[in-house]
Amino acid sequence: MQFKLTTPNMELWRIENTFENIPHAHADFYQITIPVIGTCRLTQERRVYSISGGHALIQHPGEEHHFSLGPDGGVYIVQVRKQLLAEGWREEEPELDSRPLFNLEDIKKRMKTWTSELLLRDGPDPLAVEETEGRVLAYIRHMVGKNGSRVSGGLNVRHADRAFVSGMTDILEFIHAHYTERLTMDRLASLVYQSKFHFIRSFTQTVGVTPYQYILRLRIEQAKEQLARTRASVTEISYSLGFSSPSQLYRAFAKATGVTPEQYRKGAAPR
DNA sequence: GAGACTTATCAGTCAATCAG
DNA sequence: CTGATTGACTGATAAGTCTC
Repeated sequence: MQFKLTTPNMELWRIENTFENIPHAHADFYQITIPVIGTCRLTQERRVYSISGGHALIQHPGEEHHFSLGPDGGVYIVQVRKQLLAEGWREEEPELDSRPLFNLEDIKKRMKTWTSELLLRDGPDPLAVEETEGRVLAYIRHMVGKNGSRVSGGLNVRHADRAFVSGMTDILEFIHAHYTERLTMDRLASLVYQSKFHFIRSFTQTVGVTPYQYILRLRIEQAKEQLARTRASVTEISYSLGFSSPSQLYRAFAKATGVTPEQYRKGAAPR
């Protein structure tokens, strides 16, 4: 059985039962192969691995690989566009843990949630897809980043941030639900019972960008959407997205995209 | 001329760093 | 882990430019 969901920047696969594919490589994607049922026999750069129980393997862009499953085997595969995973990392080439350990119950639950979000969205909604991509990316980054030791039976939780990580999904959901409002660091930090300073550090470490930058990105993406799909003025859009004035949107938009909102609208293909 | 878009400036806030 | 410090960045406002 094979199940696959594709978004602009990711592919989510669930493959079960007898399966074998031929050697191949992905030029622009990182692939994380996560064995969730039985054993997966994976060949990567001519080395053969038998992986099971959530002990995943990462296939880097351009790295040749193939794998096979027996009748009672099953894997999840997450493919993430190279630029997206590398974005926000301090190094140009992110240093990844080659053998990240995923908690089976946790990854099953998350895959179910992500696929539901992508399948059940109300019509073609690029922003909704992007929001799900953001959640997948945050989790994958957290799991494969090398700067944290792993705690068995849970997320890639370093130190006493376990409570924070368990509340991470809630924080991201809160931000996604309220990013058009005025959100302060104090307010967000209070949601996870942490000081503002510690919250910012933990969030940045987990997600890869600061909370403020994360909120700003959501707003810019929504602005792009509105510029392309509506005739609302830039001023109207800026206020509707929680910017306190149009100049905020101009400056942030120009910095993020390299063009002004009006230039973007002129260049956006009609839908 | 009016409205929309864009830029400049300054005060306030954010976030990285460091020390306790 | 927490909070103070400080440089960088954002928010607010005003004013210039452009288009109709």
